[in-house]
Amino acid sequence: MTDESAGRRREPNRFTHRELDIMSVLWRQGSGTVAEVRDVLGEDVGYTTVLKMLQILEGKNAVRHEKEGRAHRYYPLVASADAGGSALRRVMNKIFHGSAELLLATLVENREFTDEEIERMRSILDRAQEKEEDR
Amino acid sequence: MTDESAGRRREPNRFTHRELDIMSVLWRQGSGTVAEVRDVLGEDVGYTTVLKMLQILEGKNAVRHEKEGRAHRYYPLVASADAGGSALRRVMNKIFHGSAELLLATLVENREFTDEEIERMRSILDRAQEKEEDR
DNA sequence: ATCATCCTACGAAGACCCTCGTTGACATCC
DNA sequence: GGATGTCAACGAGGGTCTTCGTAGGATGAT
Repeated sequence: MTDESAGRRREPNRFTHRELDIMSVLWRQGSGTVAEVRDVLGEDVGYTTVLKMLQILEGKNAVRHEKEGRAHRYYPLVASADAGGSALRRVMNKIFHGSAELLLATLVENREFTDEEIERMRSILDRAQEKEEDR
Repeated sequence: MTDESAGRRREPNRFTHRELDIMSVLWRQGSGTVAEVRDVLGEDVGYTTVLKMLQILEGKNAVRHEKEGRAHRYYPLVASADAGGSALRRVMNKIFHGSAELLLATLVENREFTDEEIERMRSILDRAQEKEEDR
């Protein structure tokens, strides 16, 4: 076995379960203190746990903080689109054999969409096609 | 802390990193022995590691095996579409604020598609819409 | 028979993940 | 001043994940 496979190496923008819970709050709200994040997460996670996770995320350069009174306010450094892109690529490659169509089909099977939603999704495809024709 | 948050509870069809690597091979190939799976994964993962992971997956009812000569041949029990649905839901909710449109937009930004692919994706949306009109 | 090879089985080691308890700093209220 | 509340920091504990070493069985070649 090689050295690098022994110590698990983490690809960029990949988050653990709890980390993702917390990043999700920061993405939604734009920023948050420990108490704010914890409020959103619900009371079943301890205060110091949230603090610790934010410190860990800071160590990974996924968030930064500024002083705000006595507290720290945390801001995401990783964009949700970047994390989402990585996650989607992984899901697409590992589960859907690299097929975006299979992925989309599963997505629409799993949820009902309104006409408006489908219309907007269609126009997303239109734009992608136009962009391609420009080249 | 509640009992359930202490022992991480695993929702159905969720796989760890390595587990997903292995399931991915079985989904692609339909089945595999330890040696076959390992060949696809590359030599940087040990033989006994793959065996162990398959045994763990069997314990979780994600795969089953049949005897084949002296070896075991493993078959997936969980469908990739099921695992994919769970994964997509999670990504959509945690990263894309529950918005399938945002997810789709990120997907098409991250990769170039041919006209044919886009056309097929469009028809997936068409079918979803028809199904909805039937109701 | 002996050896090499291929297989499963099992257990332990070490990293990682997530949790919280405790401490000490600072502010506010009485 | 003392009690109370909020905060960051740190460390430890216990679970999970992934890895492999070793043992033991079966098969086939020499």
